[in-house]
Amino acid sequence: MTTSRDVVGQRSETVRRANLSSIVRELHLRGPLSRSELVARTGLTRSAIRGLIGELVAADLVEERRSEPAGTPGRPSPEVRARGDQTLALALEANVDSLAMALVGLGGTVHRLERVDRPRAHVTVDEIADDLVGLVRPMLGDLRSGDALVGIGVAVAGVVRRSDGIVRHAPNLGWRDAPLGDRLAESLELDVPVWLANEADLGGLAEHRRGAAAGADEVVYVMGEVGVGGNLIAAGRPLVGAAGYGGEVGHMPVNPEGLPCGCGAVGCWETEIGERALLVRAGRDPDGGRAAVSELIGAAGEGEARACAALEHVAAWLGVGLATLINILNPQLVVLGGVFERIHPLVGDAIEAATRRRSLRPSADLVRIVPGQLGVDAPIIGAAELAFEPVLADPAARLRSRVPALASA
Amino acid sequence: MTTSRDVVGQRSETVRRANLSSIVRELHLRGPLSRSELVARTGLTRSAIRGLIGELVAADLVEERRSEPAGTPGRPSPEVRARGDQTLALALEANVDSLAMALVGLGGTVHRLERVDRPRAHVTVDEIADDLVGLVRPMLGDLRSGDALVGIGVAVAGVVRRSDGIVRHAPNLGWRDAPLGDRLAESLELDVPVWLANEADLGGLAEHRRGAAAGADEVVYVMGEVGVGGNLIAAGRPLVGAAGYGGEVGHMPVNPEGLPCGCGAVGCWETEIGERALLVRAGRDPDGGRAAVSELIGAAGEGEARACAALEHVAAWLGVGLATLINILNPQLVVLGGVFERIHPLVGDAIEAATRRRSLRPSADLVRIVPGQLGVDAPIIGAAELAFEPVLADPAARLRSRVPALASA
DNA sequence: ACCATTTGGTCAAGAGGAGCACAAACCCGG
DNA sequence: CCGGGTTTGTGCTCCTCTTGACCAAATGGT
Repeated sequence: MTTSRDVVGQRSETVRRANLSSIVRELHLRGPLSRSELVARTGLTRSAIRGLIGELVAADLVEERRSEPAGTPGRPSPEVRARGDQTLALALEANVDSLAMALVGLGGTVHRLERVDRPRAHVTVDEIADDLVGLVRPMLGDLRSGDALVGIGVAVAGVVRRSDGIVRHAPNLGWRDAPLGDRLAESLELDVPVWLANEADLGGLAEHRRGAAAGADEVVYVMGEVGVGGNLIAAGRPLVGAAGYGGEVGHMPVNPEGLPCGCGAVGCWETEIGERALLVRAGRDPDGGRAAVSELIGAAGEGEARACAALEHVAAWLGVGLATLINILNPQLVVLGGVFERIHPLVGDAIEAATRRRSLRPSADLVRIVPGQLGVDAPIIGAAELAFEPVLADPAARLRSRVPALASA
Repeated sequence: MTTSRDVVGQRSETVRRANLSSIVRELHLRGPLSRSELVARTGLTRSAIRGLIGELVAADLVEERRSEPAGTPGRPSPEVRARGDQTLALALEANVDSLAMALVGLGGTVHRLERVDRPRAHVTVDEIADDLVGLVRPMLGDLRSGDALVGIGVAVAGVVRRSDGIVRHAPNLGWRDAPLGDRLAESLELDVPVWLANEADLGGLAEHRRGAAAGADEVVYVMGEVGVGGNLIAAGRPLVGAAGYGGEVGHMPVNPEGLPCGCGAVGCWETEIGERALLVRAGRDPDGGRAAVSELIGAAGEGEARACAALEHVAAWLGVGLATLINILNPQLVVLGGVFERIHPLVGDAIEAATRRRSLRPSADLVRIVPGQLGVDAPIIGAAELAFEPVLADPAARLRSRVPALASA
């Protein structure tokens, strides 16, 4: 049982770590800033900022450049930027429809992103791991000596135990307690930590950091893929729950008169708004996958009655569940990802109306419902963020335990 | 719109504040500790603890006493305890059935607690404020010079905006935008801050700090009074939401085929498990209040069929809503307060069964459902905690701005 | 060219915890 | 009752990290 954390005494180094962390985080999330802007943002003195940046430059995490003349009087302040060319995260995604790999630099630059389709079939962990490694290998050769890979983040379409990188349950991949993390770590031999998380959690993380929810502290993110997943952000932090299953909104009961769900219950949200429900209701092949959904959305755009009706149904039930979440959590923003992001242009108003009809006035007045901005790549971008997290939390740790640099593999 | 907080640079004083805070918090929550236990708990050195405690003793927040010989070898470590005799919080409660006042010492000792019944009628803010002040006055005379009152916490049966102490909406008191906080501050003339919050939020806070949920970081608290309220605790902190309306679970839609609710929607949780629903279903006077509920529970205990059926109904629907919350939040503990606490001995098993039937396996396996431990006084105890919070967060602030002590009023 | 303005560089000062040596207070055994 | 073992308080210096003051550098405006 998770009892309340042991009190931990603070010391001077704690302060240093926190200050280094907030500088790197700021540069990573908001992009390059001048030294004087950092002074303003943090409230620290110029001397302190100087010292901190010096340490970060020595660690090759940031670099300073002469800034363009700004037209204002006074000595120009050099621009500080994250060394996205040098400090890298490898992001992977094991989705139902596709596998993907991305190489992302500190600061968020996506150096490379490759996605390959895959058939919707159950395969072993080993096969998926091999395919992912195959996707990564050619890229590894291009890494220059001196490039520092800080970690590997993996987005998985399933329930993941983060502590040990085991996929507890991934019905659409056919896995149960699959050790994907260890498997990837062994095959890649990169000697950096591998972090796994659920694709919806990471999609939400990505939208929160670099997408539609940037800057918002109270966010409900709901993503429609084969299943329905979500990430609830409260006070700026994802709600993980006692065992990491927080935010699993797909199996919220919404319709007692509804259909049986794969989870054993009846009337789960997923049975009303999931991809399968959408396709069936529109008279499409329920196993048609992403292609069928695209076709459906196209048809609805051209006014096909059945397609439109299916979307309206999803919109209405999306509203029911969102109202519940809004009443409970009082978010400022709802971000729709995956399929919901794609259908938003067509039925955004219907979703909005259905939601407002059922949510409490004071909460509903405040909230905005918006589509995500990152599309299908949200989860893999979130995976990169996951891999960067330890560096952001304690940038000096890298300086302390500096590895000789990544060989050309 | 609440954007993510500005990065704030840390300095040495931040460390001091954090360390002072964790010591006072530890003593406040866990009771007296020896100096060496504090060393172990915080990980700080003996020297550091010594300095910190010295500062707290100077501020009259804690005191040291020779401890009883413990039978172990080694120099005995003095016992450090919060000065609950000296540092006080005043807690008030404006409930539908009663008004209450409590004087609570740092560390949680309840020096005095008085509750008076009140008829269920709409009255003005001024009347309630006057009644509360009348309850407090006699006690003020007994305060010794030197006693330090740190704040006033008020639990209100309604939706409260914490920032300015305005009761936005309290249907059962008949208020809308009532400035109870200001009104109390004026009448009491105590020159300390007045903090208002919702009774369910404070009930949850109290159970989390000193009741059934002590030590748990992921908690769902649901309280049945006239309405149904709740407090969701994630990562050890109450989930407040963007405007402070987080945790308002009473109007979660659970039954699309259900009854219309006062809020305008249909099938809110409250319409199935609220006090009124319980009484009506048991064939009692829906406006019978606390007395009618007590009678009902008594009757059910003796096996009256109708009373039992009503309780079973509540238990079943309690399960539906709890399952939703459990699936979404993955708590380790569900605490039932108010009426639900009282009916737990009778229908605890039914609640448990109904909940488990509908919640996802991995989340359900972990969670325990327990009744609260603080009974009707949970909210007022939470109100005292609310008033103490600023002192716990920054104990040194009191030292810096020391007031001459409270006169005999 | 000169001045106001803004910012970087340097260094001493202040805050605060760590670490160490020593003393104090307890238990126990003879 | 006395000495050894053990644990903890006390007092001191050292180390880390930020602040603040002073001066130099770089830019725009007149």
